[in-house]
Amino acid sequence: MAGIREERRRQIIQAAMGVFGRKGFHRAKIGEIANEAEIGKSTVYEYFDSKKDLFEEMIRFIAQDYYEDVRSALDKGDTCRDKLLSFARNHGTFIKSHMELAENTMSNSNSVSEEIKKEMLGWKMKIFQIIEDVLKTGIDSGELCAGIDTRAATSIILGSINEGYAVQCIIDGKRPEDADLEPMMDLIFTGLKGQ
Amino acid sequence: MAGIREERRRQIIQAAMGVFGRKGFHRAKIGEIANEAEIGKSTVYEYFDSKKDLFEEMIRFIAQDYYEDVRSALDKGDTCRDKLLSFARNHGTFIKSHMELAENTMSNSNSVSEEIKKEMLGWKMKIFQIIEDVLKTGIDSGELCAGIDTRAATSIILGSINEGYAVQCIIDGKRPEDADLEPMMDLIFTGLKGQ
Amino acid sequence: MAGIREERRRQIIQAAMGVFGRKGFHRAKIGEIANEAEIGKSTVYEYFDSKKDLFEEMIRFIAQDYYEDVRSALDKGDTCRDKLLSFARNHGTFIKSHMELAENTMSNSNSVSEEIKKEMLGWKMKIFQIIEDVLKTGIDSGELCAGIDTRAATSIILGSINEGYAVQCIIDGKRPEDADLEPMMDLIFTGLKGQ
Amino acid sequence: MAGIREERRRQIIQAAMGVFGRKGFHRAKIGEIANEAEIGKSTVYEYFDSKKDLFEEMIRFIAQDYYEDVRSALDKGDTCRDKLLSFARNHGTFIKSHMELAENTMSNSNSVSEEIKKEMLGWKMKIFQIIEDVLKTGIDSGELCAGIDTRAATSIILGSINEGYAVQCIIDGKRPEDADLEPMMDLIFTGLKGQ
DNA sequence: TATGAATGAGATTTCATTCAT
DNA sequence: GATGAATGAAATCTCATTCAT
Repeated sequence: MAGIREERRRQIIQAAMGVFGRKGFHRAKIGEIANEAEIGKSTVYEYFDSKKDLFEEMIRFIAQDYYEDVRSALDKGDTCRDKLLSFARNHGTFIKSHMELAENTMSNSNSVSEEIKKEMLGWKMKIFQIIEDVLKTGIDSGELCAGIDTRAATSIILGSINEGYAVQCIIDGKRPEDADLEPMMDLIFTGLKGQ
Repeated sequence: MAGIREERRRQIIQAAMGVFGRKGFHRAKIGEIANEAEIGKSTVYEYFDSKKDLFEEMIRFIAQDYYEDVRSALDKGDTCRDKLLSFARNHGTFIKSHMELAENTMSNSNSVSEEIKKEMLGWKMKIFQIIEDVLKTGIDSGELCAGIDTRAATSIILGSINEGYAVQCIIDGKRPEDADLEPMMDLIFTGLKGQ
Repeated sequence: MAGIREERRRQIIQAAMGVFGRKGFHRAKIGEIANEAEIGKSTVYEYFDSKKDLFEEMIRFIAQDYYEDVRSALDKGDTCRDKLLSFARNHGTFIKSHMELAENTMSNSNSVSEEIKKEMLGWKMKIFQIIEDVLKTGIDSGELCAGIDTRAATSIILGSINEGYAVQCIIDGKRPEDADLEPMMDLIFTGLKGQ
Repeated sequence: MAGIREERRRQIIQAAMGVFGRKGFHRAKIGEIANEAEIGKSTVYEYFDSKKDLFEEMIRFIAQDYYEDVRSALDKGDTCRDKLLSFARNHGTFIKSHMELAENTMSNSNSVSEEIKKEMLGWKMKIFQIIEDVLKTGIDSGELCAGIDTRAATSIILGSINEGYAVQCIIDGKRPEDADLEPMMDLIFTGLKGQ
């Protein structure tokens, strides 16, 4: 079946995640990706048009994956608070492994086309929306204070999670899965519940 | 005197900020920096050992600058809230122009030595500390609730500011100086004041 | 029977004529030829040893074809003059479509083996000979002046036809079949008929 | 003075003439040209943007050179006949060394831009014009018959010279400078003088 | 000190050809 | 016999860095 081609693509993307993740776009070498995928260098070009193409496909793959993880993470909590904690934890375990890299590599570089930049922005907005929706549900259920600015609140949550991980992992040297964001979330919730 | 040498260094670093800012580390070309500084390409090497060296010196320059701006921004407020708003605004105007680039370029790349990475981490911790101190002062003065986890709170503040700018600038297309973080800060403060 | 094999060869050579014609030897890709022949890329290698081999076989095919066309073109005229005009026209219609390409590609390139170069030279000499024979017949029949240097005359005829087509097609933008070589031939004949 | 840069360009173009001449565009390697010019490979790129660029500049150089040679060759004869013989000889000595190669490489290839193709056509037309002018002068002076079609005559002359060299050099194995085109020219002139 | 010129090391990409089914 | 898949070898071009003036 056609699965073999798809299988190979996956295999190359896996390798790419490793190498791009470690080196960033420019320092990553196609040869190394091929090695990691245990195929010949030129075989990569049978599946992807160029280094840039491979990179962008990888980003798409990761984004898609992340998005689905987020959705299922949110299903794991009942209350608004639980959902967000679950989201935070998920962000820690799964994402830290590569999403950030992707964001970083992308931010200021023409390595990636405008097209994919927009696409990524779309994913980011989707996530933002999902979280904002969770908050709205929290308001409806009375868990959160009615008057809050949900947009601002969402920014606080997303930003805090990022920063929280950064502080605990980079400064304190914890592994993402060991980071504890509960105190931070509690503090945020105190505000969201209103005085 | 040595001032002329120092002057030239500054000149080159200025140019470097422009080019590295626009292109990122790898796509920036020494030749372009030299052009922008209006000197010959090889002259750059009279002042800096290598591209990496120039890059790191530039980072140091920016970090130092940023740090001082933060200090003076904090002096501009009386209450804890004012100080943090001032800090946020400062982050917006000044930093957005290049700090982020620097962080991005640095995050996942061996372009920069471990040494400078640690140095940067040091700067980051200093900023973190300053903000945490502001919060502690706020607690002492009774502006903020006594029992709060100041570390978590600092993460929330720093993270939220970043995210807030990202959302308003990238998604909404505002210019950094036009972003309004006050609603967000208010929300955070509600939590910090305790229930 | 072996006819099917022969059929396939022909089919591939047809495709090769198209692609080599459009792109020249080096820029032509086996893959494209295979596409044009509507077969798999590696199938080409079942019929030809290599790109070079395919190219040479194609040249042979064309040369053979051309030679036969020339022979029959010459039969279409009675007088020496008619024969040569017919030859010229034939050169225009048929050959211009690919012979020139072949000559070009061959001229300064080790893409083709010495062997085929000699072979091609052989064809060229055959054509030369045929034309010279036509002239000799013309002399015998009294149509042409007795004393002329038939070798020089043949060069003039062949060269003029080439140049004539070049000028009219490339500079004037005519299609080969619309080029009119009669005035030129008349002028040549005036010389060949002697003063 | 700036002559050093110009000098180097010349030096590289000389080498390019050798290598492109021997191998043709595609098989020629920049490295080999650099070797022949006794400089580093990348130095070539300090003077020319790309292989194609170098090739085209070389062509321009040759064309210019050729054109000037033709002009001075024509000055060496008094009668129309002498001028053309001189032209023919010049074509033999000088041109055969590379012009043809250039033409060949150019003919069917996107190796060269449309721009240069047009430029070359321009040179070709200039030469054509010059020869046609010579003929017209011949008519005016009574050396040639008044009624002849000078355009056709020019085609005959240019084509014959080419073919004449081809036959004598390739088939007979003569060196260009030993080829004798006089009989051929005489034959042509017989026609041009009219009966 | 300042710099134009030179270059070596390396990276991406192409494609003819082989292999395995 | 036919072919999709895989690849190795090669070639262009880039650029940080050094050299010589």
